[in-house]
Amino acid sequence: MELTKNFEHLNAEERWYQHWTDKKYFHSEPDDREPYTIVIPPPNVTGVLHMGHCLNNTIQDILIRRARMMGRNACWVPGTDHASIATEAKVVQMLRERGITKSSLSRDEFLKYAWEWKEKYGGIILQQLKKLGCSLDWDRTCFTMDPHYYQSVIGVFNDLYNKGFIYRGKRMINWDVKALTALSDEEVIRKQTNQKLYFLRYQIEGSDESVVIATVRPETIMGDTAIAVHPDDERFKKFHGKRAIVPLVNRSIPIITDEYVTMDFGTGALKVTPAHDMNDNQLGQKHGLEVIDILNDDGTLNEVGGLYVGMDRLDARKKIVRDLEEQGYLLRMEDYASEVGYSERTDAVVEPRLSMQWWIDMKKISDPALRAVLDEEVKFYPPKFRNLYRHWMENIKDWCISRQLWWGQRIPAWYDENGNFVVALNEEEAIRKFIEQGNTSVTSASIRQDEDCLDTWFSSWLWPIEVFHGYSNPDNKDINYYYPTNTLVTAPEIIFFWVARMIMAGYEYKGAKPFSEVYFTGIVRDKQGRKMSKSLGNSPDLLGLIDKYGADACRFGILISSPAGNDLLWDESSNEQGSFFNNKIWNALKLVKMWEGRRSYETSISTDADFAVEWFASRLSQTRLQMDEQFRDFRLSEALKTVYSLIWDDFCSWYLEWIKPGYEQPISAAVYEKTIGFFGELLQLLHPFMPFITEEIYHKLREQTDDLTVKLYPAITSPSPTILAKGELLKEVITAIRDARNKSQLKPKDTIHLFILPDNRNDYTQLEEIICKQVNAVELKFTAEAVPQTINVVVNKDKFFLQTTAPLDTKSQREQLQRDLEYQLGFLNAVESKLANERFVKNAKPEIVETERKKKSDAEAKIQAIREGLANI
RNA sequence: GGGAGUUUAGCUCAGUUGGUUCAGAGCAUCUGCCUUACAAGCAGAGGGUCGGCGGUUCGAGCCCGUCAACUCCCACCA
Repeated sequence: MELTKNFEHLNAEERWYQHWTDKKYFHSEPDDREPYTIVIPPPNVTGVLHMGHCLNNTIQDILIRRARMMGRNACWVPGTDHASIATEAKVVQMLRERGITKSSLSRDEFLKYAWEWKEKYGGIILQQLKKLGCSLDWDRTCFTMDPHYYQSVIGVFNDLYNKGFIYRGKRMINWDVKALTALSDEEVIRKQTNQKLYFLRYQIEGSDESVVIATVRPETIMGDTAIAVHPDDERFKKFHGKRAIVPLVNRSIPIITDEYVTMDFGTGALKVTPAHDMNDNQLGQKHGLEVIDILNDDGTLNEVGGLYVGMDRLDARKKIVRDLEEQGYLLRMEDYASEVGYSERTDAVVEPRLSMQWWIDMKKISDPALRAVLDEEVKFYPPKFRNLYRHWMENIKDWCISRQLWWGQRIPAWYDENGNFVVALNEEEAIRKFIEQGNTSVTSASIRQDEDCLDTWFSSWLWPIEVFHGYSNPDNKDINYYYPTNTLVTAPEIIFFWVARMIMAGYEYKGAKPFSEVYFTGIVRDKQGRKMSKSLGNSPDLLGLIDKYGADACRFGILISSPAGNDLLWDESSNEQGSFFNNKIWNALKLVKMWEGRRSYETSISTDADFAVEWFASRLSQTRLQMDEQFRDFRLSEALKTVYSLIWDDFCSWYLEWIKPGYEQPISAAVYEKTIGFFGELLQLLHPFMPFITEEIYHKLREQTDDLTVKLYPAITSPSPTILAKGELLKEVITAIRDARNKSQLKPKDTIHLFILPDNRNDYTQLEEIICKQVNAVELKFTAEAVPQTINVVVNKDKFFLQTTAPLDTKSQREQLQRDLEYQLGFLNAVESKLANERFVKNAKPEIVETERKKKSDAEAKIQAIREGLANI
């Protein structure tokens, strides 16, 4: 078989993904095996694959592939989220480009366009996941607006309403003036923003005196309904019970006292605008103040205020400041930085606003979900997120679930002519309920359904249940088998949006947790530690990277720079490292295949390779045990490093060199077979991380009837400590001799004669040929005494003499040995003083004392060996 | 304002109940090699007062206290 110079990822990736899906390897059906289930965090249907997805889905695929190869029935469910605000915004934009405004369309017309858009562009991201190699069960692809899913969301709304957990109420909400919808608290991002604090003078009614207040929002003065001061504030006691005149609008408002006011901030007096500020609203309620709403939905000022009508609030601010100044009401301005709320989706400055919305009383359903995490029934990795979760859950607030959008599940509430409403599963049921309530005259035409949609997260919280139709078709075979799922892999940013709520929904609707473990990934940042974002332009084109380096290299690159539980600083060079690794494995394949035609069945062939085989078998087992632990703790990046080093260092740099036959020499067929076997096992270990190249090479190694993707891991045999120790000694000896050669300026081609004066000659049985080969020695002899005129090397208690024709640099040798000697003497000194310390000997555990004694005798032996070496020079 | 986390080599991080020389890995750097798998490589090397100070202990990177710097989350100071 002719092998290409390098691994050609483009061809291999497409070919193998097709093969795997043709074979239905990723499809799962319930059977006798233990399931291992992951539901994908559904990306927005509008989404395009970015680095965050790459990290997140690579991790999930690693877990799923490994579980599959460990004999579990692995099921990874794909799907997308309808993402109401984001998608609706995209559709509106598309319509605008075609010259259509949303307001000119009926709801049904708009939805028709939205579905068209979804069918055409939605789900591109799922195709992109295939490029990454993700082994998702495509037959189970789910969408949060699929009919069964939609119905379940409506059902859950009805159920929670009937239980009294959902209510409708006029309360302060966060209003997105761009998307024209209410937002939940979680959808508001607070950002430190530079503002100005304006000091405004309000005339006291019927007096020459005035009171000065500080505000950042002068444009809302038309909505003022009071001025508040602290009751104990001496400066304002003379104004208690009086009234003030709002500048420009000349309206009279009361001066109230409340301990909420901070005396030493601003002027100690503040204007109260109950319609446009959360706190002012509370004050207003407490003191029975009027509410004057001066804003339109889109953030422009309305007629109620009477001034600046139709102007955007932020423009109006500039204008009113000038007017106030001209008329002498503005005393001064100060720079002031404070937090301003922005919409997560549209980045518009959010307006606090009084509005009629639908709410969930979260305290009613959060309890089991809090306990589950505290009791570790649901485990968080890393565990630090438990605290965060707990804090949020213990202070949980009601959830505003209505959104003034069309794209999403429409709120199943119907209103009659009088404004009474019922919540029902559908219109017929609504009519029936009205009739039951005594309104017998209702008809389909006389009632209207609520115009609003539900928050997207009100559907995503059912994800682990409804992807298996667990709500719409309870007790079906799938939900009973796959639920609770095993691992959720997600970003910490959505712990409240999604993770917490899924746990609540799990207990509410399945009476059980939705998953056993949550693995929180870090945030992908660039090399300077900045978050990747479109606006910074530091977000690389992932598909371009996959084309350039291959999916395996991209998976390698993102994971290798991803310490467990931390953010990761990603740089393109890590993908390069991944493709170098590809190349290394490919070259190992080329080497091994070269030997295929040189197999010899004669038993006379050497034998030192037998040690190498034994050693590598042990090393492989040892590493597998280590990787098991790393996987158990979700230390995936370390697991990758472990297998990387096993392949590169132990297999390629040591093992293959040890068994490598001389130029055009035969290789023992038995050793060859073993080597192919090892190679296969290594590929298998690496496969969850880098699926394509491993599958490709597995099939090139020899004729295979099976595929690596579904090949079960063999049982782990226990490694031999003796063999491993001998291997370590061998490496140490080789490295020390090579170092001595380097330091003596021997060229790689210069040969040496090697003499060994061992402490125990048995340590070196079966190693002689390997040592000669590795240090370019033409012969190796054991000796009982020092060999003169040689380079001296000491490893542990053994001495080595390198005889060469090159001139000896005795000075540097002597210096080297001298340094070693000093180090050993210092060490011995430390050990001896420890042992001389009675309290140490008395208090330390006996085995610790014992190892100290051993260290002492070892050090003494080494010192003697070095001294003899020095004497020999 | 409250809470959590981080601080170890030039960079990014390991270091699991305190105990072998425990001060590590990868990348970067330096030296020597175009050796017939691989220069996208091979063989070596150098590099750190474990943030500061104090304490507990026979023994501290690890435990305790304190200070400093940075990061994140939550919160209504206009």
